[in-house]
This record gives sequence, C-alpha cells and structure tokens, in this order.
Amino acid sequence: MLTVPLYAQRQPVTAEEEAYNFLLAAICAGRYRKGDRLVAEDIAAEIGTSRMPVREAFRRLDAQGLVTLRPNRGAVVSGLDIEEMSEVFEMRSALEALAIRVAVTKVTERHLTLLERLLDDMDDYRDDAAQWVVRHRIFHEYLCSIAERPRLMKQIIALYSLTEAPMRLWIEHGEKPLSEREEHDRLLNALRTRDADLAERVLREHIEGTLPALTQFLQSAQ
Amino acid sequence: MLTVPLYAQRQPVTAEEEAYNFLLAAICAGRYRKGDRLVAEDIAAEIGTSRMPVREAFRRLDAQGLVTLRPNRGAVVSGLDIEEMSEVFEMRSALEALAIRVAVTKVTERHLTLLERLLDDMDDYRDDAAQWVVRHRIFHEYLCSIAERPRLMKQIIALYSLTEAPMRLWIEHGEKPLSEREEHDRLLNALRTRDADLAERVLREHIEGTLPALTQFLQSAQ
DNA sequence: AAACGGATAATTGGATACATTTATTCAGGA
DNA sequence: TCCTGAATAAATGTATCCAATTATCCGTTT
Repeated sequence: MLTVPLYAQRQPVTAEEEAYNFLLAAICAGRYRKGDRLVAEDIAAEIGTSRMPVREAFRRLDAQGLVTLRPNRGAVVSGLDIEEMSEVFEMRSALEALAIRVAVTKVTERHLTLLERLLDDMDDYRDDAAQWVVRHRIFHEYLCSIAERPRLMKQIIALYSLTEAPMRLWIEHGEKPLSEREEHDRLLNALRTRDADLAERVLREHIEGTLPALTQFLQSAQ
Repeated sequence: MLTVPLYAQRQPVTAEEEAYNFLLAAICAGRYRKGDRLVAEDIAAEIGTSRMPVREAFRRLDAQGLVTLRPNRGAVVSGLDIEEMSEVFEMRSALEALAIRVAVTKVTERHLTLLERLLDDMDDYRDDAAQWVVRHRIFHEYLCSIAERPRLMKQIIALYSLTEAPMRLWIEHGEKPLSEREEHDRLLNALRTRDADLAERVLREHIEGTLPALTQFLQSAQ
C-alpha cells in the first residue's frame, strides 16, 4: 500500500512538532472539541515537555484556523458554526476544483488504480464511521495530490482538518449518504475522460451536494 | 477615507504581535528578501524584546508560507520561484473568483463608490511603484471583503503577502501594464451588472493576464 | 590551490523563573 | 437570593539560562 498524505505523518524531531502533531490529531479526532480551552501547561505535561513548544504549536494551529488565540486569554478550539462550515465548503469547492483541473492533465493509470483501491478501502469501513471519514479524507487528498501543487495541497489539507471532527459526528449519527460510492465513481470516470470541465463539475456537485445534509445535522445538534 | 483591510493594522498588544507585524511588513516591503536568513536574536534586539516572541512570530509566518523554518537551522524568507508564483496566481484566481461571486450578491452603491475612489487613488500613484502596488492590493482586498467571508479573506490576504515584494520589483522595473486601469474599470462595470459569471470571468482574466509578464520579469531577473 | 577536519563561535531548542493578566472564590451588603 | 468586589489561584507573556546543534574559521594535508 502506498502512503498517502494525511496529517502528522512526519516523525517529530522537535518538541514543537510533537506538540503540533498531538494537538492536530486530537482536534481532528474530536478529543478536543469546539470551544474547549487548551491549557498550555496541561498539554505540556501530557506530552512531557515545557509550555514553550506547546505555545509555538498554538501559533501554527491559530494560523491554520483550528485554534483561536487571544492575548492573555489562551487558546480555544475554534470549531465551525453553520455559516463557517458553509464558507469552508465553498473554499474546498474552489480549491479542489482547481486541483482536479490540474490533476486531469497529469493523472496516470497508476493513479486511477490507486484511487479505485482507496474507494474499495472506504467501502470496507462502511460501518465504522470514524475510519470511513478518515479514508474519505485520504481519498480526496490523494486525488488533489496528483496536481502536484504543494501550496494548494497544504491549503486543502488545512480545510480538511477543519471539517474532520464535525464530519465524523455527522457520519456517526448515521447520516452517511448512500450515494457516496456512486458519486466517487462518477468522479473517477470523469478523471478518466481527462475532461477538466466535466471533472470540475462532478467534483463541485459532490462537495456542494454534501453541505445541505451536514448543515441540517449541525442545526439539529444546535 | 474608510479604512480598508491590509496587513498589520492592529495595534500590537503583545511582543509576539509586534514581532509578527514587523516581520510581515519587512518582508512585504522587500527589506528581507527571498533566501535571507532571519536570526531571532537580531530581530529581537531591533524591536526590543527577547527571542521568544520572535520565535513565535516565525511559526505563524511559516504557517502562512512566508518563511521556511527548519529544525536547528533557523528561519529563511521563502520567496517564490516562477513555478510557485504561478501556483499562487492560480490560487488567487480560484479564491478571488469565489469572493467576487459572493460579492456580486452583496455589493452596494456605497461599495462601488469607494472602489472607484480606490482606483483614482491608484492613478495618483501612477509614478510611484511602491505606493501603486500597495494601493493595488488595497483595491483587490477591499473588493474581496465585500463578500464578508472571513476565512476566505484571510487566505486571500496571505496570498497577497506572498506576491507583494516581487510585484513591487516588477512594477519598479517599469513594466506596469497600461491596461490596468481599463481592466479594473471593466471589473467594476461587471460588478455593477450583478452578473456573477461575467464578474468572475473578468476577474480571472485580469489575474491570469498579469502572470505572463510577471513571469517573464522573474525569468529575466533569474 | 583545493579539500579535509577539528576547534571555536554563533545560533537554536527548550526549561525555568518571574511579572502580569485573567479567572475563581467567597465574604459582605443590597 | 443575587450582586459586588476584594483576595486568591491559575494561566499567560516574556526574559534568561543552559544544553545541543549548526556554522565558521583556520591550520593541515594532498
């Protein structure tokens, strides 16, 4: 199995990296939730460092939009309200559309085979919401990585980090749309045609089509 | 004159903010150039703090892509090579296109009047490249701000921070395209029609049309 | 002269200490 | 009971210190 992009893959060589990986993973996994206050000293104690590397990790997470830092008032997990979720989906649509347009010009059979495999992988976790959401993210990120645009990729990854936790809650709630596999297959078929307009259209429909149900779930969970 | 979004407007209340504002402004202004090493202690001495706040500022700048941080090897101003410049312009095109589509649904006469004023402002600095580039940025950022999408806005601002220094060098080099005012007027006219497709098309042409000449300049300046 | 290697200097990463700010507690008064 | 506000506790911001890493210098060797 080829490795695929995901958060925190790099072996930490500094305490700051360790703190960053720890916090990113914990927020994505839902251990720290929207509004939770992150106390530097507590986190430092948990990973066995001093507060300083944790503070530096906070800065990166703040720049990424995952955490909100206010002077003298600490770090709070940002989370997304309905409006912000919609904004993030709009941005995903715009940036992933760009990525797939470029990807269409570079995609090989090898890529398509692996993408297919990633979809099968997702199917295997049909009944494990947490795993399914992670695999879903891996699929999309791998798709975007074909474009070979590092800054674009970084941005898309940041957006997925923002949506992972609420997406998991939603899927765990049993709302996984049955049309997912079909939509992803349509996406692969569009890629195969190398038709950028078609691929973009299918991708945008896939992303934007997910939003209403997710929004409804967020509303019901106030 | 209404205030418009730009970098570093907030009065710094912490040393970290001061360091961040200082470095952001210095990189945008071209005082620190691509490849320059940023020594935390020197910068700390210049702004009258210790290294710690400067290090934290480095993290944010790194997350924004303005600086590259490597373990034990310090901070280096990232800069953009030709390929990266092209990537950033692609991203600007995608994100500003989204912004203008939303802006079209929200734009008022008041906005249009101010935009017009900002264009006149730019004209006044026709012969001052440095000022012109700053005003150009202000115009585009104000245009995007009409969409009222904070995360989108933040991202667009980050992209402008990346391009400001090379843009100034290019304009100072005397290559300012004479068609700029006309293109910006076309943009305002498109906004006035409230036709999202038209506005997006004009904006993308404006952004993507700038790239070839800028690329050529970067190539000539190796 | 160029390449190598070891000594020294410079710089970074991280922990600790202390001042400042914010949060919490709790007693007294409306 | 609900405020109010002083006292206390907790957390943050920053400077300083030390260890570890990296960069630079310089003499030696080829």
